[in-house]
Amino acid sequence: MNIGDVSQRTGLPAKTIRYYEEIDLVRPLRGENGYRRFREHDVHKLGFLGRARSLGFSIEDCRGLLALYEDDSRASADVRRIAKAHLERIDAKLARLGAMRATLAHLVEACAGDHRPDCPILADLALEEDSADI
Amino acid sequence: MNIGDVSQRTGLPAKTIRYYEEIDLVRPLRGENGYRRFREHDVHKLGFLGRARSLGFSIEDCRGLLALYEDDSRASADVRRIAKAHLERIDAKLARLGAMRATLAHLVEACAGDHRPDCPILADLALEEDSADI
DNA sequence: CATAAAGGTTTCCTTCACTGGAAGGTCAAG
DNA sequence: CTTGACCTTCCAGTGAAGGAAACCTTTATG
Repeated sequence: MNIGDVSQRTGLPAKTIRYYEEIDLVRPLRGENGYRRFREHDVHKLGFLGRARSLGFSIEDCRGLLALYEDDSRASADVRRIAKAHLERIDAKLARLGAMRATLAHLVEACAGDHRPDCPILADLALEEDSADI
Repeated sequence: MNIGDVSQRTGLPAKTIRYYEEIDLVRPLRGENGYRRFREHDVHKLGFLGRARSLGFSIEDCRGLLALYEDDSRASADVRRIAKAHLERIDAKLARLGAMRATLAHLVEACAGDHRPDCPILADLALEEDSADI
């Protein structure tokens, strides 16, 4: 299978697939013409990668998950540990993003949004400690 | 004021301040020794930048907000537009992240996390369309 | 007065996970 | 033969800095 077909089947851009080969996540064969030749195995691995990436796992996480996936004697605890650590990162990110959202929503609401220059959003960003407390 | 003092007062790393100078967000003077010399004005601006960045505004958003901040004849509607667009980006990110979290939490819960190799997390990532639907 | 530490300067390289483009080889159809 | 789709490699760039190297200036100490 050529890279175009694999791209279509996995939904990953060809560029990304070449990149994944470059960093040794996948090792397609090569045809006589120099084209990459992918086996089912490779396509399957790329699908796995795409799904793990779409869950936000880093490339290095993915490398670990793939290794575990291909290790029949793995302990599910190892996989769970990676996933839980990732879950905690997601939760931390959600908390930060939620706090941002709250502050920003509050400011946007407080801003008249008309032709006048008075703007609580800018006032807040310009805050000096002597004019503090919201 | 030297960069170290500014760094301490704003909480921004010196590296970041140099970077902000490089991309023309701030223009400190230079002393005879070549050191950057920051005025109160610059410190104020850097504080503004730090607060805007901590709300997740992109550098380019910050550039726009700074320009509006320094424009006495601005319309608050312009600021509000930038902030609302950012709020929408945050909401989109929150939605994506929340979906990720839900999927991942579900998988982590389903995984025994013991010495055995069976792992629903890997099983899900390895999904082929014929074994689909969770 | 000499020296050492602390803090400043520059430039270049690295990160993360791609993405885009240029220049060129290969293949199937008309 | 030509066109166009597909493939190849290589180079550069993204955002927002972080790190290291090599050097200069100021300040504190013996």
